[in-house]
Amino acid sequence: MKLSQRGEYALRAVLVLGMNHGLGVVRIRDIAQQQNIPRRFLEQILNDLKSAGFVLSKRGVAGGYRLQRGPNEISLADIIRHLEGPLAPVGCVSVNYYQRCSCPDEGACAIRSVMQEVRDAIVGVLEGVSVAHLCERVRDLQGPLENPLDYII
Amino acid sequence: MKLSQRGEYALRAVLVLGMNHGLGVVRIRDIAQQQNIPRRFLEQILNDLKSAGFVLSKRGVAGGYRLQRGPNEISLADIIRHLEGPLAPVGCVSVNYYQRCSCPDEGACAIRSVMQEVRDAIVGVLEGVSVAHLCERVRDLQGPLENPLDYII
DNA sequence: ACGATACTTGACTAAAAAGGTCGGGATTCT
DNA sequence: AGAATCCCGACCTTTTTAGTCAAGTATCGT
Repeated sequence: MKLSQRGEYALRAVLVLGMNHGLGVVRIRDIAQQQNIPRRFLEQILNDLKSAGFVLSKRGVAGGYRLQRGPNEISLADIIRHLEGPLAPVGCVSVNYYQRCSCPDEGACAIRSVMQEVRDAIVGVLEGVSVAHLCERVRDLQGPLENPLDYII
Repeated sequence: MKLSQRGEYALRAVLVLGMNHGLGVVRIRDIAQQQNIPRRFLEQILNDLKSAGFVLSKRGVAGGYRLQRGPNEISLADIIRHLEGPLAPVGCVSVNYYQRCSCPDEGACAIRSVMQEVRDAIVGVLEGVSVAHLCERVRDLQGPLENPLDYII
């Protein structure tokens, strides 16, 4: 039931971009430093997020990344799905990536019905949390700070 | 967020044993055939379940496996935890397998707080379902059959 | 006692995924 | 022009997954 390192890095990066939404672009290097993510690896991940339409990039000297859509239009489920594939623990209960399993009778499979519940539970949380929500949580968790740039994500 | 093939096979095998609880042992071969699981692989898995104390085996001609504890004393969470490790999507929210992550401030990490909810959701379902519950579901899903041996799991 | 039937144990393997790294090219700002 | 930054594909190493296999040991019916 694991989220990969890659997936976790992606979430952290997107959160940084969310916190800086409307304030211009953020450099890969800064995200990497702040979040403790290997820079080259992060390049790859952001590139992936870009081709998926989550972020935009600007090249050149004052270049960097920013969110493409608004922070409240991107759910964690969206991001994870794109990077990791199905949220469901088994393919046969996945809505977006359904895959038949090898059990004798899928319709009457008790395990499947439990996994369905697990899937719904996971998706319920992850669809319900947008990048904007995440940013709010950061503010809640860190209490009132003077400078918005002081947030340690 | 995936359950491995191995994990899925284990659950299916345990369910078969659950359905046959109190009726003697079941042979590997029969489980493998009924559930479409590679026999040699299943041997390995059952062995693992045995050393973990979930099942007992009997050797020789009329040999096979059966549950060690009662079906209502084994939750799916127990089984999956033993085979796959943590149920939590990230190590830093795992109760049984905690592992610090690389984020700057774990205590104030917004992603962590979301993952905490995901973990709780998953564990909530999986701890709540025992092998006995699973057997009930099989009966519910298949409707009333005459012969208990006719259940296709 | 003996052979057939099952589980037991440990080693082995091929393929895929995870987690990165690297070099060089393309843009943009000053 | 030159420096900073993103872009892109190839490459690499380690771990995990999903099995397979051979030889051994216990048990039962006859």
